[in-house]
Parts: sequence; structure tokens; C-alpha cells
Amino acid sequence: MDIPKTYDKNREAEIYARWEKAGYFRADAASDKKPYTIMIPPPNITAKLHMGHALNNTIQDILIRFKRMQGFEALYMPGTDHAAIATETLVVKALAEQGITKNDIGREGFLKKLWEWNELYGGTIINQLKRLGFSCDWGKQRFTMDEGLSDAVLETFVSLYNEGKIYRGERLVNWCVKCRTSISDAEVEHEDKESSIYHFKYPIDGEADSFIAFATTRPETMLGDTAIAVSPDDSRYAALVGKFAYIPMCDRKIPIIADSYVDPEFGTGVVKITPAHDPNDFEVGVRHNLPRINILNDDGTINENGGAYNGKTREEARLKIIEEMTERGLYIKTEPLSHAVGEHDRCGTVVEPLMKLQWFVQMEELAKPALEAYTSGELRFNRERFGKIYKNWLDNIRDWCISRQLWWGHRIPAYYCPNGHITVAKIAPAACGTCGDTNLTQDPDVLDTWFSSALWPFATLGWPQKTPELEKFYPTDVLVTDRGIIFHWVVRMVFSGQKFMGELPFKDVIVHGTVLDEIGRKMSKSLGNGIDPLDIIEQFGADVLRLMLVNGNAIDSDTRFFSERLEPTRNFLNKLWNATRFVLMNLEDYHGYESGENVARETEDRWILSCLNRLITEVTENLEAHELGHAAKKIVDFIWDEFCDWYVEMVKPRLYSKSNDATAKASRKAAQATLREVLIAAVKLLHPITPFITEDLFLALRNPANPSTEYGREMQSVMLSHWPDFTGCNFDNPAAEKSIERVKEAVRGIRAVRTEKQVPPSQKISVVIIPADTDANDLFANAKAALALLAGAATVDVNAANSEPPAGAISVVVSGATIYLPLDSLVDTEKERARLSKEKKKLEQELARIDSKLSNEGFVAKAPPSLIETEREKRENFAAMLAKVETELKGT
RNA sequence: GGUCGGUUAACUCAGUUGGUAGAGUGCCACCUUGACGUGGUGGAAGUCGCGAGUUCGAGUCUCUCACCGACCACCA
Repeated sequence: MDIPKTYDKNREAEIYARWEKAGYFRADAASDKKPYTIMIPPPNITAKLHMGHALNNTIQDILIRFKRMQGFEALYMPGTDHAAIATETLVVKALAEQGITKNDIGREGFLKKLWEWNELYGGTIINQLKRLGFSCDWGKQRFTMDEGLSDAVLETFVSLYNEGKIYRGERLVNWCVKCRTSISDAEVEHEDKESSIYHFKYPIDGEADSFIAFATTRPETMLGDTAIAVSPDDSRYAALVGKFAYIPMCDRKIPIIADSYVDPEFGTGVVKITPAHDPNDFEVGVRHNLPRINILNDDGTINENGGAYNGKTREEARLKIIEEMTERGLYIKTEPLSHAVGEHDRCGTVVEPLMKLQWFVQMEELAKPALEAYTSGELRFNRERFGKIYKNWLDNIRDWCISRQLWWGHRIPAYYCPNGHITVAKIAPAACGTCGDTNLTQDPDVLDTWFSSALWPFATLGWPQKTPELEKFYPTDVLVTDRGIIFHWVVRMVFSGQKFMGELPFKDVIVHGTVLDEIGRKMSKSLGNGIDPLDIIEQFGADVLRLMLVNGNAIDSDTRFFSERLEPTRNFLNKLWNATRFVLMNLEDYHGYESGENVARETEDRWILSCLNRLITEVTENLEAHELGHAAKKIVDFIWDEFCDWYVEMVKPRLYSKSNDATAKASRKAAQATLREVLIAAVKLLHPITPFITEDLFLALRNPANPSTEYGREMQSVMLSHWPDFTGCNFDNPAAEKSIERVKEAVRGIRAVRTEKQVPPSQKISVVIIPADTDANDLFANAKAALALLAGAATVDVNAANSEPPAGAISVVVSGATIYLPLDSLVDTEKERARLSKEKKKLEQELARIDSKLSNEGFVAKAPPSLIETEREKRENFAAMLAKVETELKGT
């Protein structure tokens, strides 16, 4: 049989194509199996996938494959997001490079460009997902702007509108002067900036030489001031309340009012009020019925309300006003100030609060059940702190501004007639619903991109239609997402699901960390420190990337993408590949034993099966609990340490035995059966994480007589075979485990001496073991052949207990035996005494530690009995070993 | 300003109900033994950020502080 020494990662694409062709990822709504559903967080069609997607989707695919193997009808629903503003910005930029603007090509032409963009990037993303091995049901793939989702969006909008939960109103919105659109609070990033605070004073109207001093960080907004406010409790200004201040630039008198919003301790205790350009001032304005003067155009320049400043930019106006105030003797001073400035997260432009007529979703009532779901414990987060983020957001919920002044997105289904009536309908109405006027225009704005993704868990399944898919697969089982979009997305899916499906869209939320670069920074385009998953796949394969991303990692903490971790991961898969190769090479005359059949198993067989049994239990538990890092690490450790380093080595003498003796043959077959069984189970456990290589290995192990058989139609893939489960096989075997642990201890002891004495592996030594009792005698006698191989011995003699030790030998005391290595020429009495003394000291220290513990009344009284028992057993063992060491010391 | 996270071997990180500190990489020494040198064997290496507390016992629980990081936030 000819199997290459290394796994060919280039087979991944071929294996994937095979799966896809066979329809293994298809989830059937008519199936009798229990459903298990995960919705992919639809990637934005803005660019290629990055490492964050790779992690996010790997977690999902592991869970999906695990559940599919467990016999669930598992649906991994794929799709993409149109990402309204993000994509539009990119396309605008791309057009600008050709000297084209949106208006040049018009709405229709522009949208055509966007659909072309979607074809290109949406397609790229899908191919990347496939390349990473994700087992999505591609037949069900959706896009947030496709027909079905668009219908769901309209349905939602109309229904919320009819309920009065969507309204249109003039409010202060976050306005991006560059993108010329409103954005939601969540899209505003606050960053502390070094800027200045300017101190001015306004004259008090009608009183010569009387002024009121205040400070502002935005002098240009003075043009829109409609009041001056002080604290009601501030005696300093009490006399001024009710009087008027005078704004010279605008020739405007504004009232001096008292409002509790003002903190008398801060600054001068005086705040200028600009209701049209500051959210707090807006509130104050509402309370005091102040006029709202909008001084800005959509592009951020001063409008006609700014009088002489009309047409100037924000920055120009600011300087000019400072100048003018100075000339008028009303400027006091400028101080440096570090304060938070809101910026648009997409373009970095300073956000301007602006009065606008926009569409809003009234959040108060929708938020209540969403909050209740969390506080009642129905909605769970994998870490409590993520739940707190969720709760905090809902506690401070504000109405959601959903209109965007963009073209790419779901156009708002509101139609206006010349008489000022609004008609909201899914299908463009022929006439105004109020006055019957047929001259209607549709609102030019589109909806916030999250409006559609909020519906993702059920709209993708066919809602508002009552489809079999919706019936079968909703609610989904778990949502896996990045920390960054808990409130953007998770919150909105929750209340949407509750509102329209009457049921939470999922009960478990897994929030994972961010993939950082090698020095702990976020990967970003601007830093140029991003790593393309496809580059890694090109070099190492998807299996390596997937395993590396989860192995040993705490799911909730950020992880650095450390390229040095790739090689060890690849090495592991190579190790697994070769372990399988070894097993296959030794199965040539194997004619099949099925699990549970009566096989002449030996102690090491029972040991490895016992370890495997525990591994399966633990890995299953870990996966159920979404602790992928633990699961992966345990499988890797088992395969490498227990299986390869110990079991395979121990079993070699049995495999290589040429004896035709019936016992020897039975023993060989038992070894073959165990090797195969254990490896098949291990490969299955690993399959959700590294699906490609395990598929190949499984198929080979299934049919060892002809492992190179091409994937036949009748052959099932790994994912459809069952998740390993040894319940009822009685493989749990503590006695075998204890025995093998002793063998391992003996082997390590001998190896340590060999290394110390620099005995090369090629030099075979003889070993004499004098066991402490009959149990140990049986154990070591049975393990003679394995011991010989593992310790590089030509002969292993197990003498009777208490028999005379050989002369001139180095002695090693282990649990249950003293081992003698007759290495006459190498024995140096002085050094031996030193070594044994060191050993003695170590044992004495161990004993002292245990004794102090056991003689501690508090410990004996309060520690769990099992722990005390363990300590006593250890004490016994150490005491016996110490006695042996002392005997040896006397002998030298 | 508020909330949260991190601080464990030279490096990157695990450490699931508190019970004698682990892995990988790197380093040192040895080895091509019939699966694998993308390998094997042995080894060195940590006062678990500082200080205190609870406990028979603390990397693990509580508090203080320090440094790093994330998020939230309307203080002019």
C-alpha cells in the first residue's frame, strides 16, 4: 500500500466539491430528525472575508457538524448583507476614481452598479466560505436585499407603522456631513480629542456693562443659541433669570432661564442653549418652549440663518466668530480641553447633531420584552458580562432612527401626496389613502441596514409566509457573534423575533473575542495589519487554520493571530496522518472486528479504550457547553500523547510478532482492532474542527483492505456517520489505567537513567525488575515486551519479589517496583549515592508535605473524604518508595 | 466620568465547582529505532502584577493599588 508521508492540503477543494455535490449540507424541513439551526451572521458585501469571519464561522461550523453527527437535522443558513451605507460609500468612492458621481448616473444607474458589485463581492465571499469548509445549506442562501427579505422588510415596516410604532418626525439626528445622511447612535464613535474650550460673554440686554460669561467648545453654534441657562439653585445668577442676553452677531435677544440640567459646579455654571444642534439643549428647549434655529446646511456649511456667516464652513465660522467676539470685547479666553467628539464610524467625519425629518421606531415597548428575556434568564450569554452589555443598552434605549439618505437599501414604503398626506403600503398605491390624489412620490430614503438584518433569523426561512422551513427551523439554537455588534444586531434580532414570531430567535448567544495581530492590535485596513484567511489556507490548508483558531483558546477572550502557531498545528495533523498510515500498514491481514465483539484485549488495549471513553464524554460535554477550546485541546493531546506516544509504541511488539501461536495471533488481532477503533473514534471527534483531513482518514480506516478506494456513491462521509458513543460498552477501566500509568512511570525512569548515562538508543540494555508484590509482578510481566521496546532493552527480567538484586546495577525506584539496570562499566558508586540521595530527599519532602496536611486537624475535618483518601494512598506509595531507596543506599 | 477584561516559564497562551502550577514555541543534551525529523527521548526554566483579607488550604473568592486594553457616556 502506498500512502504519501504527508497530507495533501490541496485535496480540500476536491473534498468540498464532493460534499456539495452529494448534498450533505442540505437540511430538510420534512425530516423527522430534531432540528438544529445556526444562522450565519451575514457578512457585508463590502470586501473579502477577514480573520474575524474565519473565527466566527469556524465556531458555527464546528457546532453544526457536531450536531449533524449527533443525528440532528442541522441547518447552517448562509447569506450576505447589503450593508447599506458601508457598501454605498465604497461604490461612491470607486465611481469617484472614474470621475463619476451618484447624480451623474442617477438612482437607477447607481443601483445597477451596486448590484454588479454585489455579484462580484457577494460571490467572492461565498467562495471563501466554501474554501474554509463551512457546511452551509447553499440551496437556501439568502441576501438581505433579495426578493424574500425585501418583502419581509416591507411587511415589518407597514405593520409597525400601522401600529403606530414607526413614526416620522423632526428630531435631532446624528448627521454625517460627508455622507450626507443620518446615522444611528451606534454608528457614532466617540473619541477623546484635544481641543479648546472658548470663554465668551454676552451682554445683558438693557443693562450697560453687565454681562453673563459662558464657555463653549463650538463657538459656531452661537448663531443658533436661543437661550442662556443657569442652575435654579445657583444664587450667583438668580437675579439674571428672566432677563435677556444679547447675541451681537445675530442681533438676537435670548432669555436667561433656569434649568436643572446645568451643573453649577462646572465651568462658569452657565450654558448657552442651542436646541437645534445639541441633544441636551434640545431637551432644555422642549422644556422651555424655545425656538429651534437650524444654522447648518446638509453639507455642514452655515445656512441663511447664520446671517453674515451664510456659506462658511463650520471651521471658518468658528474662527470668524471668535474674531468678531474679540473685536466686540466679548472674548475672554481659550483653554485646552480634552473631550469626546462624535465621529462617523464609516468615514471618520465629525458628526453634527441636526434637526431632520426622519423615520423612527419607537423603542420603549419593543425593548421591554427583550430586556425581560434576559433578566428572566431565558436569553443566555456565554459570559455574564456580555449580557450586561446587552442589558445596559436596553436600559438606555432611545428611539431608533431608521431612515438613511442613501440609495442602496430598502426604500422606505411611504408615499407622499401634494396635500401633505402620507400613505404607507407594501405595494406602491395608486392614490393617496387620505385624499385620493394620484400624484404620489415615494420617500427617497432607504432603511438602516440593521432593519433588515434584524429579521434575518426568520425572514431567511420564508417569513412572512408560513413555510415548512420556518416551522421546522425557527427558533434557531445559538447565535455566534463578535462582541462589537451586540446592540447593533443581537438586540434588534431579539425584539424583532419576539414581536413578529412571538418567540426568541435563539436562547444562547456565544460572543467570541476579536482576532488581533501579532502585537495585539485590531486588524484593520488602515493599519494594513490584516491577515487574509485565504493566504493562510493557501499555505497550510483550511483544517490547520480552523484548528489553530480554536485549539486551547478561551472563546470569549481576544486572541492574537500568531503565525508561529500554524506550524505546530500543521505538525499535529501530519502526526495524525502518519498515525493513520501506521495503523493502515498494520491492518493488512485484518478481517474486521466490530466494536463490542469479543476481542482478546490486553491491558494497554483496555487502558487506551478507557482513556478514549473518557475523552468522548468530556469532548461531548465541552461541545454541548460551547467550550470549543477545551474540546480541541483534549482531542489533540489524546491523539498525540496517549495514542501515538504510548499506545502505538506499546502495541508494536504484538503487531510485529511472527508467532503462529494462537494466543499471539489473537493478541495481534486485538491490537489491530483496538488501533482501528480508537483512531476512528478520535478522527470522528476531530471531524467538526478539521473536516477535510478527517474525511480522508475515516474513509481509509473504514475500508482498510483498500484505503485508496475512490469515494464511491455508496460511501457515507464522516459527517453522516455517528458521533462516537461508547455508552454501554463498558470501556471505563480504572484498573487498566492505573497499571499502564505504572508502566509509563517505569519506562520514564529507565529512559531518564539512559539519558543521564548517555546510553545511545542503539545500545540495548538489560533490565531487571523486582516488583513489590504479586499484582505488580503480573503487571510488569505482562508488559515485558512493551517495556523492552519503550526502554530500549534487549532483555527484561521480572524476578520474584524480594529476590536478590543483580550486582553492579543502577537502581531506579518506581511505584510498585525497583528496577535494576546492570550497566557495570557505567556505574559510578559516588554518583549513584548522590542520585539516590537526591531521590530520597525528594521523597522525604513529598512525605513531609503530605504529613503536614494530614496532621492538620482542619484539613482532616473539612477536606472532602476522597481527597484525604488520595493523599493517604500517595503517602503509602511514597513511603514504600522511600524505604526502597534507603535499602538501595545501604547497598551501595 | 462609568462599566468590563487582562496581568501565570524567554515568547504566545490554557488553567471548567478553591485541593501539591500546564501546553505549544524557543532553549540545552542525545537519537535517523521497520507511521511521522512537520519526528522521538531526557532536561533547564514560574515568589501565578503589588499589598491585604476570607479559608485547614487561594493562580482560582473579596478588597486596595499599579500598568495594559476594550466598551459605554450629553457635562457646556
